[in-house]
Amino acid sequence: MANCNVSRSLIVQIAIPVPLQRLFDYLPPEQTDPQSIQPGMRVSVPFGKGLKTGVVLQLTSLSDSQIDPKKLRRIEQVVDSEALLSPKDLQLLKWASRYYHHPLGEVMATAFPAALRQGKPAILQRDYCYSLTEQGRQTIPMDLKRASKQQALLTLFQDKPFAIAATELTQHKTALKALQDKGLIHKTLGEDSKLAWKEQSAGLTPNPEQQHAIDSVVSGLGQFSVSLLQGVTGSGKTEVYMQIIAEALSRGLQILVLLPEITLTPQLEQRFRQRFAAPIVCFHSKFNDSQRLHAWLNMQQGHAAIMLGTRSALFTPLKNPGLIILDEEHDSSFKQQEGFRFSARDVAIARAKILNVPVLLGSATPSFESLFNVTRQRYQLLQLSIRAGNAADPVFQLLDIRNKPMQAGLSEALITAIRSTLDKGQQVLLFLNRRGFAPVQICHGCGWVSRCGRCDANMVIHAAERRLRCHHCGSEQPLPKECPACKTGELQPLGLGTERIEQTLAELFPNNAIIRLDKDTTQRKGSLEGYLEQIHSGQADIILGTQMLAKGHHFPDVTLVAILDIDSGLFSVDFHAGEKLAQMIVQVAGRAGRADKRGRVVLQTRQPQHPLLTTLIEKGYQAFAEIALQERRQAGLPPFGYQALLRVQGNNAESPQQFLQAAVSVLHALNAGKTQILGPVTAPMARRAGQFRFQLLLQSPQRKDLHQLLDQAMPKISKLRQAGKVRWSLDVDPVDLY
DNA sequence: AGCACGCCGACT
DNA sequence: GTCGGCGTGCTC
Repeated sequence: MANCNVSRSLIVQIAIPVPLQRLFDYLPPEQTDPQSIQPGMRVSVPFGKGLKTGVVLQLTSLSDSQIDPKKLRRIEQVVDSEALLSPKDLQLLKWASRYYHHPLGEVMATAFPAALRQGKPAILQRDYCYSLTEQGRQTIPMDLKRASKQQALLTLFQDKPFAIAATELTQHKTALKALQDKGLIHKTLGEDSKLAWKEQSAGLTPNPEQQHAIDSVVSGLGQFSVSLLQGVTGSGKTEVYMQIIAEALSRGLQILVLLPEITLTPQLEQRFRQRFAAPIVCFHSKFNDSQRLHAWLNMQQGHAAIMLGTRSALFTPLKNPGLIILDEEHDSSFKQQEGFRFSARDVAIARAKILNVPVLLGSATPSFESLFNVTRQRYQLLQLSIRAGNAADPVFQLLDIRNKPMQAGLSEALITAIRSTLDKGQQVLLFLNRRGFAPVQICHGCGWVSRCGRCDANMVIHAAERRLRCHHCGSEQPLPKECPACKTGELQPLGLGTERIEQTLAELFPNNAIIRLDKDTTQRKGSLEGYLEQIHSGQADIILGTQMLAKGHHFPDVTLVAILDIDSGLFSVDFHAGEKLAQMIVQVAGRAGRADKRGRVVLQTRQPQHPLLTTLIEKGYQAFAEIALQERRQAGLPPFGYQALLRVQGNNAESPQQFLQAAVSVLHALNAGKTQILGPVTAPMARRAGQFRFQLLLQSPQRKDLHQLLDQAMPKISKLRQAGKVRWSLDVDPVDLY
């Protein structure tokens, strides 16, 4: 009876996905034993007018509630019979909510796939599997005459010692049916989980560097550590990952692998599937809601061994956590750029600490922050310097184009170099980080330019579609035939984009095949894969493209890489620009060459003496990073200082400024003098998509001082009267100041 | 974020 | 006389 009274006075604190930095108290449902409600379960609760799905954080006694008991409403339904998030998962999410000053309910929501966010049941549809029958084991694939698809599939089954999940066989539907009808394979249920996880095919023999990296991480399994694996292109980073994963798998541990770009996931997935006899799931934006739910639950329940995913996969619960790998750790796509602006790299490290597992960060061009953490002995540096087959590093050349005649951005020296490379039957890769035909259209008569009406930016000419397009807000219009201002002047393209370069290259090299890879040519699903296939099979001579060339794909037959316009990257206001540019140069350079064909990298510049370029090229990435870090130390910039950026936008220029003024007053009143309050200033792009944008930068030499100030100020700032009229957000550890 | 309530312009 | 504009205020 006494117990019953205690139960009756319990209230449940729930995180609800609304932009409010607080929890909501509810009474337990009438018919339910409150003891059965556990933190980490989802509940459906009446909220305002409707129902919302929230997550139970804790149960407390009624007397602890700050809320008038008359206002308390009752939980409508407890959705889960068991907690979906463990206490450690909840601990991480609470930490992230505090650190990023983002509402806990919304942070929780990012931890769930959409289906669970919407309150759908957490029921895992177990995979059907297929495996060989005795007859299937004894059939020789060649005997299946005139059925090459069936031959291939039977071979696939015979190569694997275990059942194959139906979800992995979707491309083989008809052959599958045929083999089943012939009695060579049969359907089984969830057989995969009964098999021990292990390596299926042996890896390569590691060189001493690789062995050291493997041993170092493997010996640390079961405890927290951060290792930075710095490996140049072709140094076998993935092989090191796989050997470490193999060891973790053999101990029954799960591995979370985070990647920056989904375009890289299929390659890695394929290699992993060939290598490991263990269930692998993927989690990224190309997967639909039910696929993501399936992958998430398989990890949460311990059926899957490896998850390959992007940033959003970071919070997936792990039944038996063993290791977190974050590949291409320098990539800025690990930082979420809207809403809950977390850094997947930093949160992965916080998560590993809570879970007591190692984190492995990999990159050929580590972030300066991570390199600094190596010197502070927070991370262990594991270097891979030997390229496969002892391939030589590419040779860099600064090509001075001052006063040189240019043909659509190509100097004569470069054209000659391209020609002689093509003559040798080798491929050329040209990099220009600007898509479209030309970045702006100008009137030769009156000076009118194709300005975007909603942004402080110009509209880009897309010649093939005959349209002007703003790359910042997406607005577009047909390419004007006459000048909208003077009606008489001649309209001309100004500047260069990949589309224009492609045209010029086609004129210069009419007998060579050119492939352009940018957002415009690869938007259609599978088109990128198609182009990559063409490149690898030697059907392309010149590869031209943007950013996406710098990521992952290696082109062994490319021996000449040219970066057409390096100068525009040299004069940015953002202190990260040098780091990003150096990473881009090294990454693009890494696409080229192999053992028998040394790569050459040409940088066209009007700044051949620029210290950024000369240091990078003469002394290398590491030396460049050291110098840049010295400069940041002197300026108190990250990682020697800690920043937070308060961003605001509004329909007019006044409301955002009034909000920031009020925020400055709050901050000044609370600042113990340890934190610099810089601004308010207009954002680097003062207007975007019709919104007026301003920002306020906070910087402190000590992380704790900055966060102490934020802890005190943010509750007040979010309650400011002026906050209602604008859209604002706080970006802790901002990576790009736009 | 939603979704209410709440006071001032052009419409059946 | 109403329908509806989006300004402010609340959500356990």
